[in-house]
Amino acid sequence: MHSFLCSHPAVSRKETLMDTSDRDDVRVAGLSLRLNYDGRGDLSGGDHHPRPSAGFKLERSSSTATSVEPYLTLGLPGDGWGSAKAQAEEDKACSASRVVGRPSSPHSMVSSFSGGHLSRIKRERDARVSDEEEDGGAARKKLRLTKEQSALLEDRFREHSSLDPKQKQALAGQLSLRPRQVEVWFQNRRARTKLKKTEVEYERLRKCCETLRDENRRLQKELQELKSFKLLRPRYMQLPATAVAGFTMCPSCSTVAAASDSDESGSLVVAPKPRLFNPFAHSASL
DNA sequence: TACGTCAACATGGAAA
DNA sequence: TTTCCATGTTGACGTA
Repeated sequence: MHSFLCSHPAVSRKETLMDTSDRDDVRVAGLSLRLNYDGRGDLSGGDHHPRPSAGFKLERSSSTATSVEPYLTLGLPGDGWGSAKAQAEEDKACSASRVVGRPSSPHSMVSSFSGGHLSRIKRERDARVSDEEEDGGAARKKLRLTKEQSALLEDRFREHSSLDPKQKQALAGQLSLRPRQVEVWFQNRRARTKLKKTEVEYERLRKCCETLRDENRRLQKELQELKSFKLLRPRYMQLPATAVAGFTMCPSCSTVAAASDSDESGSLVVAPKPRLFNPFAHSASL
């Protein structure tokens, strides 16, 4: 599903016009919008490569006189779709600006624009304009950092996982990169580190779980054995529990627990202390 | 060609 | 309001 936003003066406010999940025609604010959707499901790109994938044909509603141009073009192949520069000019000229939202994350479905949102978009667009100016306006190719660049970045990351603006500038100069690139690299690097950490932690917990399951099975088996033993030797079991080394009897509920043995959570442990393996207490060894 | 990696990006939230 | 960061996503590119 995609949300299309329109900021044309004819539309009283910036608003979500529609989603395209199941329709290609919509009538909004007296205007008839015909959506030419090519099925790629992508209207704007994170990267600044031309990505024309949809077009609007905005028609006058027969009953409504508006000053709207007959066509609202969201982008055509080769017209600089997604180009910040083109966007800037487009904004200047007009009018029927296209503001499209692509759901890049589950919570990012565009529904409205706050002031902060707009200023951010402007900032980012300006940043892209300056980037493209530096690149001579060429569509940006996938950058592959050299080994030397990566090594230096890694070194700096080991020292500090984040940079202050001065450090960023200096490092960017040193690497012949834009500060923005250094910033992005550090963001991605932090994300990778966190992901790795999460994976390690997941693996550790998985092993803990496995160990606990085994321990549980073993204890169940032991309990069964004790029960059958009780049936065979009832007199033995009539002894006071305190007489059994390492056990105390809870006076209120008669739960058998290890003497003064409770884990961090305060719960009772139904086994003599020396025999119970607590994987969490041994997590470092996993 | 499928798949993994990663630079670049979009977006929301927190802090100042 | 701005800045910074975390997080999720996209698409180029390398490789098996």
